[in-house]
Amino acid sequence: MRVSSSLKDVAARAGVSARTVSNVVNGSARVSAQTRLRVQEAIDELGYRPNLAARSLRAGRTGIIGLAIPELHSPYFAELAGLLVDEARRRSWTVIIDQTGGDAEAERRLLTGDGGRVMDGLIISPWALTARDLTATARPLPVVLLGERSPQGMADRVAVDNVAAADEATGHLLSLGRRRIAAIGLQPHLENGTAEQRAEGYRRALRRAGVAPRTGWERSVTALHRSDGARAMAELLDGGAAPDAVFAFSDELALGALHMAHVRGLRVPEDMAIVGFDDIEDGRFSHPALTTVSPDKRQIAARALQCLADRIYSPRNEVPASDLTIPHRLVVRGSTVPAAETPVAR
Amino acid sequence: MRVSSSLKDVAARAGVSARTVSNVVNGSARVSAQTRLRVQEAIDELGYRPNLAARSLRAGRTGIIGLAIPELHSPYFAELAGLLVDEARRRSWTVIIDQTGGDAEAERRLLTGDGGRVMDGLIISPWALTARDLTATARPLPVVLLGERSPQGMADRVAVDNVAAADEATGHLLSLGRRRIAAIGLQPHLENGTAEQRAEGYRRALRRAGVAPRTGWERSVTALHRSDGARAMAELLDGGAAPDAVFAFSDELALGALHMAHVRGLRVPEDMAIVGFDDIEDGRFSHPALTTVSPDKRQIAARALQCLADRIYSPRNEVPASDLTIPHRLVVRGSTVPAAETPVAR
DNA sequence: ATCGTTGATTTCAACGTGGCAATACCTTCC
DNA sequence: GGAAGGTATTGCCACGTTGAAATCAACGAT
Repeated sequence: MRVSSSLKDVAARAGVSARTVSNVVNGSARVSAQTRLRVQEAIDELGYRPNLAARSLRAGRTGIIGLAIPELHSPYFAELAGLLVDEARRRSWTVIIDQTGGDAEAERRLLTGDGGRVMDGLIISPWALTARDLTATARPLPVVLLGERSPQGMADRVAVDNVAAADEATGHLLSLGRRRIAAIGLQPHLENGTAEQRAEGYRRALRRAGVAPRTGWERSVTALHRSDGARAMAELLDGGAAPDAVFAFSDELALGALHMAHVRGLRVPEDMAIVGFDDIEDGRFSHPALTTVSPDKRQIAARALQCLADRIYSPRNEVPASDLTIPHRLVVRGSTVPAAETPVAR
Repeated sequence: MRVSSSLKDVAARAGVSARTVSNVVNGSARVSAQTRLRVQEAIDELGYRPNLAARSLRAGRTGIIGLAIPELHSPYFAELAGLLVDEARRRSWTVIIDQTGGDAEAERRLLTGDGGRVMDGLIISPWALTARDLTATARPLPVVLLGERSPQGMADRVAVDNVAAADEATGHLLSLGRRRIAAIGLQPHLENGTAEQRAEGYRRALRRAGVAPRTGWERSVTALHRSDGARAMAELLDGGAAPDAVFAFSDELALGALHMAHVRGLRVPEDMAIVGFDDIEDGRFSHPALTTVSPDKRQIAARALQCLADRIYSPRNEVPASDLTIPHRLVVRGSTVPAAETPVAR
């Protein structure tokens, strides 16, 4: 039993050649209204759908782009993935999502296209990926990097100004009179530049305010989950002199820290002010709601796809990679300023 | 410039036929060790990668399955999607994620395969999809339904026992001595059976305990977001006699309700106990942590893919659809039992 | 020496589509 | 009536792969 009909079947039914059916489907050449009608009828009757495999084989494009992120269950990446999928649909692209799980090997495999070439392009939010990986592989594959900078302009990049954003976040805490400010989220074990940039912004703000950095108040984490944030906060509270504010490099870390602050009986923000980074939805409904750096995620999605489209449709290999900076803003909520002074979410 | 080499190129280089190269790549026929080595060298030198479009065209399979969910930024679906993607990778399948956004038209389009046949199968968590949609379309496409039941066994289904789970959740509140228990999450505007089933379990538990249902304490929502939960809670608190407990049909609703309870100055769980449904990670780190019904998500993912694999590899069209019930358990946390009595998350 | 058997490799064809160039048809104009 | 200029349609082929069947080489048994 044929499960699906081809151009040939439709052609036979409509009494025309397969090529004419193809023309009707694609609108590529002039077809008389009469013929078009007859063909369309045949298409409807047979329920014909174009075979994308054949089309891809012929055209050399699949209409599929890849999105590689460390983990889908992380709210920030889930929100971003949602926006990217929507934006891709607007361009009639389909998105394949790959979770690299922070596994360098998985990221490398994606770039080299192991297991076959399916994707016309790749948007990747690197985690363990290093400069070397990008340069090592001879990629004909257009790549857009999210967050992480690529060395020597090997690929387009879309990101917020992490240093400036972290500086602002820390500055906000300083402006509230806090002087004992800790940071949670460094990742010295990864060649991940993002954490390092946020740490740099944090230090810069402290330096400008004349506040001396304090050893032990820059907490490293293995991952960016809530549990890591909770653990880091516990360590801070157990480590002698406790801070009166925390800048967490992600909202998840911040929410974990907030949780632990509650558990230890601290009042937030009175005893402990907390700022996060990412503006995930959870932070708007935590108690208290989370002050955070909000990157314009919709714009990240739109710009990343624009870059990719440019590379795919006009492979100007020689043109240097662009480096787009996406705007962000600091959203002040109850975790730094008492609830009465901030509006209730939505 | 050739961006990629084909079987033919490798064959020429290794001095064998294209078919032999194919055999080496797939391990499908016997190839002498000597030939295999020579071919492998040629593959490595040329950086050959199989062309999946051609392979699909020839084999009639794409190795791609679809996952259709209402929205990716919803934590429950994001977590589930993550597990499904992992599980699919174990079976060397690639997953395409489609967000239907609760749009009935989008769901229907997916089932009919508008825009071409890419997917070998589809896992769909229907939202606005009705019985009619499933029966209306002549689908050669293997489909597995998540949550929603399909009429007349049109497709396999994987879900928890919603009635029993809701009964348990409500029973837990009753066992704590609560008698003024409201429900949040009905969706009368959708032909969505899930909400109705949870409502039924809720009512059954009340009935068995001899507690009379109270009009106005079954709150409908338009969506399952935190903001809907917050709004519903506000309505409950504004509506005269306030309940002393709430069963929310999703964790997001519950977290929104929790947020509003805090805003209104209620103590949770003393003044207001809250139970959710889904066991998303956020609930483990809210303040207080959320008591919830925890479906075995890993098993949902594994079973759904098993079903799909069965249908794809042995299209036993005549075999009636299976209806798999996935285990769940009630996880008791601080939102119903004071924190001192429950362990801290992780 | 011949035949049969087994294993290794090749040849041929086809999957469904779209680019290219050729062809059939229809007007229009001299 | 015939050439010129469109417009509409068609046939042929290639994209890269794999199933089916044919070919070839080697070896043991007769």
